[in-house]
Amino acid sequence: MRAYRTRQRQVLAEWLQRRVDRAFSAREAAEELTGAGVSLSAVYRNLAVLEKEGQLRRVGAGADGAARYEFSDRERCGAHLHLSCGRCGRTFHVDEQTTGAVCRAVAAAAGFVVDELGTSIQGICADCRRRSSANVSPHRHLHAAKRRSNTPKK
Amino acid sequence: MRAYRTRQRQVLAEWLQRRVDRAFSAREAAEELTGAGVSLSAVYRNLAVLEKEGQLRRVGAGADGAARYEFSDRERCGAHLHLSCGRCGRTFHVDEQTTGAVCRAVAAAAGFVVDELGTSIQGICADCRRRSSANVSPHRHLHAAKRRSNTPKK
DNA sequence: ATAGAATTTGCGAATGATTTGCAAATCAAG
DNA sequence: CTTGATTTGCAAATCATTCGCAAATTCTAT
Repeated sequence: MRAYRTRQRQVLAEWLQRRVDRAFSAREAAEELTGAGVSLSAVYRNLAVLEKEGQLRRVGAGADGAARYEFSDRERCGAHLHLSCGRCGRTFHVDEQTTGAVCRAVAAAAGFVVDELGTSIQGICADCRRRSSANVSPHRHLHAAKRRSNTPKK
Repeated sequence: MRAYRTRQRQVLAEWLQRRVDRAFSAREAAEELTGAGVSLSAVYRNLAVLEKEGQLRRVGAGADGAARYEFSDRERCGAHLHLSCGRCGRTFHVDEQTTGAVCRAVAAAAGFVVDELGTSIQGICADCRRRSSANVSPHRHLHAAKRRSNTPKK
């Protein structure tokens, strides 16, 4: 089954390039693309195609239950881990050196081979952390070595 | 709203103890517990309760779209990362020292604070890797096999 | 123990996300 | 332009998960 180069597939692929830094849900993509004549089904079906082609990866569903996808080019993202900020939703790329260190550490401790393309580390990015410690939260401040940054409620 | 100690909650909690090493879906839990008089709704509702209590964590949905949960006691699992083997499905715990090293490396490289409770690193465990490299035969040998229920399709 | 209040359970219906069936529209080639 | 392969749109069908509500269970204070 050869893949045809259809208009809607093209549109989605291009949109993906403009969305490189932020994970998204099928619905989100569809909403932004219906104007360009891409139906919801087309979005779902093409997300699957692009995923199989390795142009994007499906990262576990968010709190709302909808699956989320994010840009991921095999050539560009094959050799490093991704970080996903639970606050702003942006995706960050860990440089290869650090990625290697992380994988090596885990391998040494548990003989476990990390699947870089399948893993997405959750947490809070530098910007969001700065932002939140700057204003919000009249209660706890920085200080403790242990914090409880649980899953963001939405 | 205080929590009542109900039979079905108790059953689920105990079952969780016997399931410490393997992630599961709501449906899976329900299937194994309907015999013990626990309805699907009860499973869902109690999974939510136990999650809030910190006895288990919800790890991103699997390929089938269903959310997966895994044992996670705050006292026991609050300070380290979990590894999830994509082959056998087991969950492994990274010792605190290594966990610290990993988090520190990521923090140093990107200023990103890892959410240990919300992250699950994917990969292949030592056992599975050994097993697969030991006999790479594309065909199956004798019919020596375990018969653990592992057929979700219906 | 017992009544009354607070919670939880079971069920089936309601939601929402994703998939699928199918005829019509597109696409790659000849 | 014609043909066969693929894809699209839509609506209907599937799932996972949540909700509503009356009945059942659990807790607390008699």
